[in-house]
Amino acid sequence: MESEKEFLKNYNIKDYERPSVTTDVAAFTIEFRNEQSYRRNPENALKILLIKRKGYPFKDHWALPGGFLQKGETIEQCAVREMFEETGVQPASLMSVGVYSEPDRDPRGWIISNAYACVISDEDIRATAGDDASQAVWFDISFEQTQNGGYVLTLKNGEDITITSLLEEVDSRFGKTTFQIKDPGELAFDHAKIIASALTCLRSSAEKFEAIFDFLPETFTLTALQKVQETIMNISILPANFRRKVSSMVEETDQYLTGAGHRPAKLFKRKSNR
Amino acid sequence: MESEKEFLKNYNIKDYERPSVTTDVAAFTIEFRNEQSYRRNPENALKILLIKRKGYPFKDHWALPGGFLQKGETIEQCAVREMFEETGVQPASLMSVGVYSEPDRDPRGWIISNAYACVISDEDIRATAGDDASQAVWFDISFEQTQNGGYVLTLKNGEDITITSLLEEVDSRFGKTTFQIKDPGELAFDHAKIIASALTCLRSSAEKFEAIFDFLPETFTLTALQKVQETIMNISILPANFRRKVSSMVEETDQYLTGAGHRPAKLFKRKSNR
DNA sequence: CAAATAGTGTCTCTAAGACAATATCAC
DNA sequence: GTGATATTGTCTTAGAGACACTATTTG
Repeated sequence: MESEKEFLKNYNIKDYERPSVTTDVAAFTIEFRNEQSYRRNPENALKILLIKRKGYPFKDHWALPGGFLQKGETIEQCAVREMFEETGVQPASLMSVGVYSEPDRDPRGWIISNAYACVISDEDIRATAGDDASQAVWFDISFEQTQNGGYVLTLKNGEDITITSLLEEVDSRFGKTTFQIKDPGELAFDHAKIIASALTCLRSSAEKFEAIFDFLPETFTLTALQKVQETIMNISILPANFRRKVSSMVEETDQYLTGAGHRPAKLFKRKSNR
Repeated sequence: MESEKEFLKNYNIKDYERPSVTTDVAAFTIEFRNEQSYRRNPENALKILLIKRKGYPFKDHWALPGGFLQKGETIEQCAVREMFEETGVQPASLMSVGVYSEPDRDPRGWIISNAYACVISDEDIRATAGDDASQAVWFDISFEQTQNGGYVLTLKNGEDITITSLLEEVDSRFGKTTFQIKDPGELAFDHAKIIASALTCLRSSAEKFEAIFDFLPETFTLTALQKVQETIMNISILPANFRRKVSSMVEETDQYLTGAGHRPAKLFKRKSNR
């Protein structure tokens, strides 16, 4: 009779064929645009971080940052590491978006991807903005349903670059929506559908007030928090109602945001659990 | 300059070390127990399907059905295939529970697991009950919080077998709760925490009336549907309120369930999307 | 004071919970 | 009729949305 020790000694994991495993990370942020006249509050824009591929396959296409899982790390650690290596941005909270494992999704071979969404605060971006080595670019993101039931994903970087992808909803079981790519546009691999799913996850998370705090610094005004939710979900909310709903999730500080040409706003922070 | 074709020809995926990839599936069902006196409605019990391991590692421990991803299939196809091979049960709707990738989670080596939950209807179980080849056993499942903030997972098969695992909540971001194992009991690998997470997913899904229909046949009584939700979430609901809430999700048939010693119940079916 | 945003009070409407009442069958 | 469940009606309460009003700052 073989003992467990003997079994493990004789067991050779290399006997079986294995896929390569990667992570792809959809990093979102909100840009506070200070344009317009005089004393107006800034406009907000939801943005996503992409990388221009320098080599094959999908040379010169745009892709989500990510890379191969290395021995000794978890998938989540891999996601954080690859994100930092490729963009200089250190993601905080990861949100699982799904596993992409169609056998032909990568021309290099059998490569499956674990997709994550994460949120980067305005602060963190400023901290890494000076890093020239990074080839990462933030794109304005819009994702809208068309008349015929399809979806259009549009990614824009100023006036220069516009990427348009066409998708279709395949399935929406258990609150998670999956998409099918009709036209990937300039996006590499199946990243168009990963981005669409990630945005769907982000939206349902923002709806439950889950992810919205991560876009802002430690202390924030309630108006800024409201604009985060409005921007992500593409809706508008009446201030009185928003304040009532978040009141249980935030606590006052004794600081104010002054010098804006109008009544100063009290700064709040997120209430610690219970 | 290298062309894409050349690049792919020279690219050798075997140059990099890769993990083995598996799926583990937590299959849930609800047993309608017809005990008690005379004309009472049956009691319900939530059950989960486990397999007794015949070989190392974790010989004689209980584990979730699952197995290695094979070339040419998706993770979801793998989950369905392994489930069928090992238990004779054909799962319908898969729900992603998370990726388990701690480097030391499997003594055989670098093996990461994609965990799924699925729902098996009473009907489907009856269809496979005669299959003796299967070593799969359905366990009653209970998962409760203790005074000190920990959790106890108890799995019971009649009077014979009782498995008890102790867990702790680690994190609960974005509606997905992760656990840490304090004592795995007789469960193999890290399956105690996979089961705990799967049950959490199932509960939050049942709360939104997502998974509850999958436990029942095509047509069902509203009381049966209500008991499904009550059993999964471990709560009790007033019939009038439950009926009001599901009314938009079901449609009447012209059939009745008779012969139960009391007023016959109308049979309903799930309303097709919109 | 004017422009702009911050913050509050409150009315209405809808959905959820509680509870009571009525309906229908097998025996 | 009795025991059991099926099904409906409605009172109360909590929360969401709408809207109007007050407060405070800079120029």
